[in-house]
Amino acid sequence: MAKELTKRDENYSQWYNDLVVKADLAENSAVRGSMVIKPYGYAIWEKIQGQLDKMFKETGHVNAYFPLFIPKSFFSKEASHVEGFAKECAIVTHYRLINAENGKGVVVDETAKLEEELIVRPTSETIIWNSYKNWIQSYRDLPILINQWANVVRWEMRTRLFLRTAEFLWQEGHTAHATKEEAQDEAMKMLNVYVDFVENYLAIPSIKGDKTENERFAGALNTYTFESMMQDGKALQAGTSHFLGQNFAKAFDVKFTSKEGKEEYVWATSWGVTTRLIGALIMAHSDDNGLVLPPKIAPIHVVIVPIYNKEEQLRKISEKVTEIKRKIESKGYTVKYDGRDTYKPGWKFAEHELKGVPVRLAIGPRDLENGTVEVARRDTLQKSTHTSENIDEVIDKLLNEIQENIYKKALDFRDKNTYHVDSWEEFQDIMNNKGGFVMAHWDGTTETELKIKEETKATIRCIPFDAKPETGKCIYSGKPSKQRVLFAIAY
RNA sequence: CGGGGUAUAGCGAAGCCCGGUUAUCGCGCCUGCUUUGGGAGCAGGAGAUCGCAGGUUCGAAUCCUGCUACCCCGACCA
Repeated sequence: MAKELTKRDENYSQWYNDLVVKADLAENSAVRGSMVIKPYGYAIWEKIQGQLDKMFKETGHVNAYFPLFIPKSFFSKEASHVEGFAKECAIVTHYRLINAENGKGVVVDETAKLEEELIVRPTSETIIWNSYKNWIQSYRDLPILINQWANVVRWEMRTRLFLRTAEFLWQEGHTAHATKEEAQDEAMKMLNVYVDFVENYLAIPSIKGDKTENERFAGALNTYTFESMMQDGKALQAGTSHFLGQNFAKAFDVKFTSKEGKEEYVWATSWGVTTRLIGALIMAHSDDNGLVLPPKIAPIHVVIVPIYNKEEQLRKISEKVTEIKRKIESKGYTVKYDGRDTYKPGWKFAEHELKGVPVRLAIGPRDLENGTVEVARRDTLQKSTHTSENIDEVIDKLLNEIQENIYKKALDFRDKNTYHVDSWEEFQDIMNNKGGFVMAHWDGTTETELKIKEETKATIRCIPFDAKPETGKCIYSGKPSKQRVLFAIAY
């Protein structure tokens, strides 16, 4: 089973497509733009879910579930929201099939037409706020801090596994607050939860900031984002957090009586991350040998491969492995013993490298004699030999080191490919030839933003929170600017 | 949704232009033996309504029409 990957520098996007399929993460399904997430890919999603869910609960949120179908009329209640999603909605119009007259298959029963069409949710603000209307009367009912894990459908024209599919999995938090400040704090808090997760678990450095008005979520007053650099220098936005103001409260007439006895509209936020995070994970760290998974998100931390040529040897090795496996598992790691007799060691090595297992142990007759284990790390592909005595401690230390190293490597890469640019010529050169992040001055107008996009394909990924105030001239128009913003070509 | 390309066994391809035996090759799969510290070797075997639906023809993988899916480029987007 020779699984040849396209090399990154030959064709980056082909490399990505190959990797997703060959590492057994996902594949295309019969319906255009929709994917099957295979067990190994789903295991990664479960790790992501598990950790995020914990973090949401630690910050006071609870889970609930709202319906997949949204009455069409709900959508039109918030003007900019409809406008943003109208072009990519799947619509349910009928509820029954009948046998075709020509006897071939089934057809839609035209008499079974819905009174009001249903929209398959592209996001759930409207259906949720329709419920919140009934749940909120008093300031005592606030805040509502709800999250849901769900699938959503956005009928995209051009799709790619994990990065953009017609149906995808995500979580969407929807909160309701009594005051503007509280809602703004919530949106910021959840952005920070995301960034904490992405940096410390996925080992992907990111830049936090505001979206420009042009890039804002349909219906939001403010959208906070975090942007990460992929190995081809493009930016990937893996999640956003929105301050929705009172837009949805007004659209759905959600009012509450304040402590002072005044009737007021509720303040809202929403925030989400998707299976796209898996795409980010792949593109941020993996190499020409396959996936490189940070230990904190890898479904399997350690794989053990026996090397033997007689049944008797395998039996002895297996005994030793059982002991080692228990030891490492006692440190809280997932260990897989690949004792399959149907594949050779070299084949297994390649396979587990392709799947990004952070650490591989090999034990053969020589090790048995010497009381040692061969330890190979996936991130650097380095091998070393250790006594099996304290292998659990060695592995524990190594996995932490790998986690750090992967992050550091990604951070170094981003730093090397981030430029402070003050001339339009240089800006164009970087966008057309090198790729990467460009920190440049911008005059703050949508007009300039769109022109830059038209000429270079680069967009303003965010207005970074930590940018130093610095007077300068807009890279395009030459008009005055107070700080640099982050430009990049994005996924 | 616009332009271009592709679809032949589980995977990757040849054959198609110029229609004519039983559709070819590599990998994988199955069986047996030998192997096992970086994707094993030999021998035998199974596996294909040639993407789907029509049409032309004595005859279609091959020619024509329609549809579907995938890939690349654009517009849109998490």
